[in-house]
Amino acid sequence: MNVKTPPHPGSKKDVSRQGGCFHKYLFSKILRQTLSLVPSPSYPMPSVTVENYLKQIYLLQQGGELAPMGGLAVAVGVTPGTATSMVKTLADANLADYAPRAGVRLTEAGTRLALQVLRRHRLIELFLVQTLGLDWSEVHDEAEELEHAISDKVLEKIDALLGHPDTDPHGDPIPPSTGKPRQQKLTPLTECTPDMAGEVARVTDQAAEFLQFVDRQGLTPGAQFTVESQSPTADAITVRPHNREPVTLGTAAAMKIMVKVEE
Amino acid sequence: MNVKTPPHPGSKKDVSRQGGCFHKYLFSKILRQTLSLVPSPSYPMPSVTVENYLKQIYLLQQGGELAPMGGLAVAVGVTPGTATSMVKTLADANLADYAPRAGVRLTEAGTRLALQVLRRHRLIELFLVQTLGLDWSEVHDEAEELEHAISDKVLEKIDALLGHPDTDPHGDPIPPSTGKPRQQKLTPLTECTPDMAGEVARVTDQAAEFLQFVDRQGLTPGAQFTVESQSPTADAITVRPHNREPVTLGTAAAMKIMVKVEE
DNA sequence: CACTAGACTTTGATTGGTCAAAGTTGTTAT
DNA sequence: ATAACAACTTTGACCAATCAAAGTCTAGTG
Ligand SMILES: [Mn+2]
Ligand SMILES: [Mn+2]
Ligand SMILES: [Mn+2]
Ligand SMILES: [Mn+2]
Repeated sequence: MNVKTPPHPGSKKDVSRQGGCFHKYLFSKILRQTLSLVPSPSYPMPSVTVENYLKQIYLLQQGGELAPMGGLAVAVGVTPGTATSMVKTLADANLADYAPRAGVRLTEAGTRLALQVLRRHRLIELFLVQTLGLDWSEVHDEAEELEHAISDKVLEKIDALLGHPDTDPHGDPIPPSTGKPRQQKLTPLTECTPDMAGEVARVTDQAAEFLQFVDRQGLTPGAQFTVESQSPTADAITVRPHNREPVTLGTAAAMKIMVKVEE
Repeated sequence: MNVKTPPHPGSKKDVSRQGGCFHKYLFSKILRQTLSLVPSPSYPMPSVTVENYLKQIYLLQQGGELAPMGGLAVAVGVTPGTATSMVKTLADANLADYAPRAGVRLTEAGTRLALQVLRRHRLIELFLVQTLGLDWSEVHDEAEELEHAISDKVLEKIDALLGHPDTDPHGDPIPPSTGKPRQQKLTPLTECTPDMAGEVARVTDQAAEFLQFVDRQGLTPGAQFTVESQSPTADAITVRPHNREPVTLGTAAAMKIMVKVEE
């Protein structure tokens, strides 16, 4: 089954056009089918662009908040005007609720699609590390493309091959194919105090350089450590991974490392 | 490195436009860099569309012939007008030579790109069969998408994992990463005569139904067989795969099966 | 040699996605 | 309250890719 580009119906001059920069009416119509109450027989696949916006909105709205338009524009790499225009389209398609000058939030249908993209992204990342032996610092960019190209069939084969994992190489949870994603309760390393022991659970920065640094210092997810010292005034925290040299991190860096604290 | 959409320079009214439907002048300019004599530092990636056209032209022009525009339009799934327009763009970009009303042929640069796409396609097909366990009848469509999403790095990992194979699941040769593709000298099954023995080498039809049939009858690449009878008049040939029931094929079907004849 | 049918090209329009630049607003700080 | 500013939206344009329909060639056929 190929990606079916929506047919080109309304040829010649066509119907109502309100003023300004108003395109996309057909697109909206098609997406609207996606969430029709009757389970539609053939889903029209959302475009790569739509998938990217949905995923970024999902990631920005963590915790019921509205995702800010500015942040969204930066996240998808477009100008603010482009983001506004696209978000309106998503709202027309009932994939998002848009509050002008306040922000955007996904609807139920939008969330469902976003989670599918996220699942693909994270399973692919793990696959690239586990099966093909890429470094965890390179897989994010690869997955950014592949997440739009892989079919459900291939995805489920990968999932099975990996043994139905539930976290990706960075410790991010892999959403299940249906249902709500698990919610881990993790602590940022910044909130740890001296003598606390814990385990690195998640690294929330995909920048290759940072990931390589974290790996070199032995702080990849799963690594056990003890906090040696911590000082908000010095803006730094020193931790000692088991059987490793101690590492001192500034607050900005430590905030990107989420840990599971021993109780 | 993300797919860099070419920047949007010449804003506002801009330079020369000859009459008619003349877009794509910028696009051409960018692609032209690809084959500049100076090795350009950052290749602008050809779009998915360009990759698909190049691949299909390559496959249609087998043997120095000009690929016919009509066949190309069918192959890429667009109307003839669209194919004409795109081929002109490719010619502007020096990826193809276009002879109006005669056909199109790839240039050196176009051939290089086409072979890269074909290499990705076929390695991916084999990977999907070998590593993920998909059926050989489903991998073509999957690869049609993935061939545009996979980086050189991932491709070389796959190549290594598969042991640098030289044919895909259908027996099609996998072009090497540099240099000319191997040329097999194969015989269509239609040209075999009774009592000849041989080995299936290649099945040149990607239709799932045909591939499933071939598999059921035991005529997948590598299968040894003997010709039982052949009659151009009856338009049919009967072959017996080793340790299998004999199969009778019409000429149209037998032509799609290429074999290596025992000398 | 003139005709014609099919293959191809041209023309004009559409859509999704984008940007630059100008216009609008809501929120802070005086 | 008001001014300033950053964040956001609007406007008008562009480009790649496409189609439908109308126009043009060309290779036969008679
Ligand atoms: Mn992406
Ligand atoms: Mn990740
Ligand atoms: Mn393709
Ligand atoms: Mn193949």
